[in-house]
Amino acid sequence: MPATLPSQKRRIFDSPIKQNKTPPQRKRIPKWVDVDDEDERIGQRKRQNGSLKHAPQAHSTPPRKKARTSGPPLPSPAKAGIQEHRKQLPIAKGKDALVQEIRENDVTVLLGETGSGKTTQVPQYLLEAGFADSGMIGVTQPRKVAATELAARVSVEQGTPLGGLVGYGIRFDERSGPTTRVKYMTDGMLTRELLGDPLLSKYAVIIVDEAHERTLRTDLLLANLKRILRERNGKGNGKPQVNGKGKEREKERNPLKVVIMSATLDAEKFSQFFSNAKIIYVKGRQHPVKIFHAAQGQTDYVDAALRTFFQIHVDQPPGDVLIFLPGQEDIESLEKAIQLFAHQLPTGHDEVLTVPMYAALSGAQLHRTFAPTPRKTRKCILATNIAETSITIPGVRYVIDTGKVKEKRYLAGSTGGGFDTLLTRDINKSNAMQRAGRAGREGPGFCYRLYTEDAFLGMAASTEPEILRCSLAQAMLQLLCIGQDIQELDLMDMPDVDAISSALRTLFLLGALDSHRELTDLGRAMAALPLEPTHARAVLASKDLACTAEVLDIVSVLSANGALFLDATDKRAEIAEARRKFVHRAGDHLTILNTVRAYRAAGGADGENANGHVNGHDGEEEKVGRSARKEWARAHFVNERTLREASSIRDQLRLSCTRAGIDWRASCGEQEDPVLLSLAHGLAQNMALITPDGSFKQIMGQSVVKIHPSSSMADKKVPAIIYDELVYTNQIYARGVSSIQKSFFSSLGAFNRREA
DNA sequence: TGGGGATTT
Repeated sequence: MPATLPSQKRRIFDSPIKQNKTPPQRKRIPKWVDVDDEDERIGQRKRQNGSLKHAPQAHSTPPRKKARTSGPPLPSPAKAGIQEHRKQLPIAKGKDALVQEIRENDVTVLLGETGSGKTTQVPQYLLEAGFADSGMIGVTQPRKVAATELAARVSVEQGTPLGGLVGYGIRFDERSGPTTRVKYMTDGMLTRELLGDPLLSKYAVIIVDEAHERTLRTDLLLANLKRILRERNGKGNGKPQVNGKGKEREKERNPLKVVIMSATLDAEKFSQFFSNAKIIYVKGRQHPVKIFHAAQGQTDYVDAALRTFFQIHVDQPPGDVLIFLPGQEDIESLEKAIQLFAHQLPTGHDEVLTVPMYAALSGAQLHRTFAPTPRKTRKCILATNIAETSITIPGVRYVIDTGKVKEKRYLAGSTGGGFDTLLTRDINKSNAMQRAGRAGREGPGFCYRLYTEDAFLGMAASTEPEILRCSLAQAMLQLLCIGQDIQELDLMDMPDVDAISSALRTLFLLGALDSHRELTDLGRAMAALPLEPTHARAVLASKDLACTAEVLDIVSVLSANGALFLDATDKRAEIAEARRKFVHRAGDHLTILNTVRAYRAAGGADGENANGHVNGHDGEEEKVGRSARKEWARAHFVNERTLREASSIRDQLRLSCTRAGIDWRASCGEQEDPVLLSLAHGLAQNMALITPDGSFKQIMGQSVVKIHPSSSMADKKVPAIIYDELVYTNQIYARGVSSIQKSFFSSLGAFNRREA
């Protein structure tokens, strides 16, 4: 690291604000490029092409840039002002036209910018217009927090208690009742409902929000909505059939209204999918964000971000800075560099407070982001994509966008098992706009892109749909249970044949499908568990091996979202010492089991009462137990968030087991083999044997794999291993590894089936 | 020696 201040080195952006007044008319290529908000440009270009139709009153005047400077939606308006506030949202002007369009069409695509108010208002407009008389209005969201927060907000606007007229439903938390007419939920929740009610007959309207994100569940939902429209609304797919029978006939048919809500890109594709459904455009209300592109491409984006940060810090007025980086490693190194240089600044400059932000951090660490910035201090948040959609940070005025993101992508293997790649790649236009928008939440902002405008223009429009990037085994198993074949489903994007055959082979090897691709009883039992097929298979195997208690404890952690073990590079020795007590020599799975048990024991309760809600009330004893567990987790660098989520999953799995006639109390005590053998039934494709050079070679598949350094089995030489997943970064790493006996192989059904 | 982000009767 050079000792010169980064702000004294060559600048990537020359004082953008001052130079803004003199347009870049010089002959030389300007060092910076100034672009107006491309949300607007894209909107206008499309409108000129005539591909977008306006709700007649969506704009009374043509949109002008300056009109955007009006404030964003108030976060929590005073009670008396709620209705006034609703009327001032950009979408309010188009209310009547919008309701009319939805009344006249089965499917409407609503293209609404950030801050338009579409997600809170459209369900209320439809409610107030009587659309919920014949069924509920369901609104889907890709994320749980969005569903709960929106429901809370809208119930306030309706002046009714949450769970009454307006409610929500997410995994582990249902707040809705017989009077609920507007229900916010995760898209996964609604796809789950499809299993029991293939026509979604409870719903009169389904609004699919954030459809542009194209999550796996959104795509499956859209395909099913198209089918449901055919079945519930009759063959005239585009328009409702207005025939002689009138309203009675309508009611009999119980027609469904579908509204697809999307950000500014890709609306055309949704429209085409739904027989050229009408697209309605609604302007957003964001503060303007001035965007600067780098004059030249930057090879070292961490160094470029460092220099740009200090350029802002030294030259620009107060306001927090949000830097988007692809991953933890870059965040840690940039944080160190910023701190190093911040201490060398001449006196008179504000302090710099760096705050890292990525999903693997503990709740307390993430919370630092939301603390108000002290006086005479500039907060610098170093974040992954978590800050792009999931978490909104107040006070941000400047965004530095490296243009990079880490993306997980499943590569299907021809032999059945594939592996994930986790590689840094360029973002797309949708990411770039979302990131820039983070600077304009509270006032006018600035976004510094560490890539050229040409690079921006050359970016893909949006992320590839998840259905093209993930393993299909679980989705296909679920579909088969309702008699649907993914290859016959009318999907917006059809997955690759390799991905489909790879999933079929996995399901066959697990015994979920027979050799005629028919669902087996075992497959049906697997699908009944809210788990990946591999984990579901392990749970079912545990029944015969009488170790369901142990397998549920392990599998619930594996299927929880976050990492179990926290990490801090500077405390490595301390962490290793704290965890030494429960590291198991057989590997990661039994280490997880030890950890879960130690955590539970730390609460003072024995295994069965440690959930915090067993008796339905919080006694003093329970409160003490909770804080003891929290302290234990902190002291052992274990992520309590993950353990709590795992605990909820385990409770849910116990219910599923009871229904399936599996005794979840069955325990094998201190024996290891039954547990590992159960897991091996699920991980039959994920086995490898050691080679003379100490690496491992897959049994099913050709890959040479290395044990991931974060595993307790790293550098251990054992004859055979099972692993949870393979991830390719620099090499193919096996993660979640346990040592097993070779004698296990002969007892696994998968090995008898694999020749088929 | 290294971990983008969601989600499920």
